Amino acid sequence: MLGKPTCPLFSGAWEHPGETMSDTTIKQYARTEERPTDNRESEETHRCPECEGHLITDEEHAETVCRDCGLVVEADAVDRGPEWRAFDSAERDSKSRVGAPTTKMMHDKGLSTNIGWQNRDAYGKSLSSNQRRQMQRLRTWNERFRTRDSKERNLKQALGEIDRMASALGLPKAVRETASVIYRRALDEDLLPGRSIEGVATASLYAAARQMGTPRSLDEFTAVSRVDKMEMTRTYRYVVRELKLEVQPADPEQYVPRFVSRLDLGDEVEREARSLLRGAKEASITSGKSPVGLAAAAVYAAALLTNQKVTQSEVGNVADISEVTIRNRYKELLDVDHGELFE
DNA sequence: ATGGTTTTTACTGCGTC
DNA sequence: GACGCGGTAAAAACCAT
Repeated sequence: MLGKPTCPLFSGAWEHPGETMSDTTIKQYARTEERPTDNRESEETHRCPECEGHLITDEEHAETVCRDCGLVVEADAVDRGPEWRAFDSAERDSKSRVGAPTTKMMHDKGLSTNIGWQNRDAYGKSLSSNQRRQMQRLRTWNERFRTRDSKERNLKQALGEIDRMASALGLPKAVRETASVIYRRALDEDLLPGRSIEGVATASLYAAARQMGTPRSLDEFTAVSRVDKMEMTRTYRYVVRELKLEVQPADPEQYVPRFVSRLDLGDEVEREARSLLRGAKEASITSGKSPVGLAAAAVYAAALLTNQKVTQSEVGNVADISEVTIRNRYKELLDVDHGELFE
């Protein structure tokens, strides 16, 4: 190894930028530490700004006070320097405990063993062919262990996350299992690098919920997921595309039972809402409209038709849809109904 | 980036309790 | 007067290009 030590991962300096002390800081510290008891000099340079009196350092209260007038010149004199001293760069290297930078991009924070690719020993000499073969085998196995370990940790965390979200959203077990299958595939196809585990986990669950016919809206997901909407939709699109998942657009009817039960409405309403939605689908006025809005409007309209009292805002609340949208949709739904009656 | 579509926000007027 | 409802214009969000 020649020259300055550099980090093999980042091929930069070892130090974290901004975290190490500058040379001047160290020099300053070293100087004061060198003569901590030489108070003649410090008395000469440190005079009370008020009365020019002598300053005393009160160790107990971490203050610097004037002996004559009692003025507190400097409070909170906490020593934030290192507890070791260094007088030259060699000593600094040997005493500094600042290590390689860690990174959250790798599951092991970049701390796992890394076997260099050069076929050289620690002194820079070439290895014999025998040694070279041996090193190659070591590399292979190290890599195998490292990636297997990495994937397992990754999976463990993701599955925990999927479980958490699924139970928060009241999704059945089958959906979780589908989600974990999707996640595993994503992992196997190396879709993870550059994306967060949370994001892919959320996307997997979202896709699974839709595939299993128990969709939850994006808003519901963002409420329980740790990733924001943008990342989630982006990751979702990506996962669906890469894994070629077949996810058909959510059917509004699938939201109906949930809204009905949350509003404490009867089966009658549910049936009516479903039939309204079917009628709307026939008339093809559903395309381009948000399924959630459609479902909410259908539930509202159905309640109206069956003389059950629900307000638009109540439906809007459970469905996370604005009243305006409910109004617009349910008008259209009823129009269809009438039109069919007259034709 | 852009343009078209959908949804939301904010505001208004009307009728009812 | 508060509430539910209906409507509108403008803003914002969304989506394909």
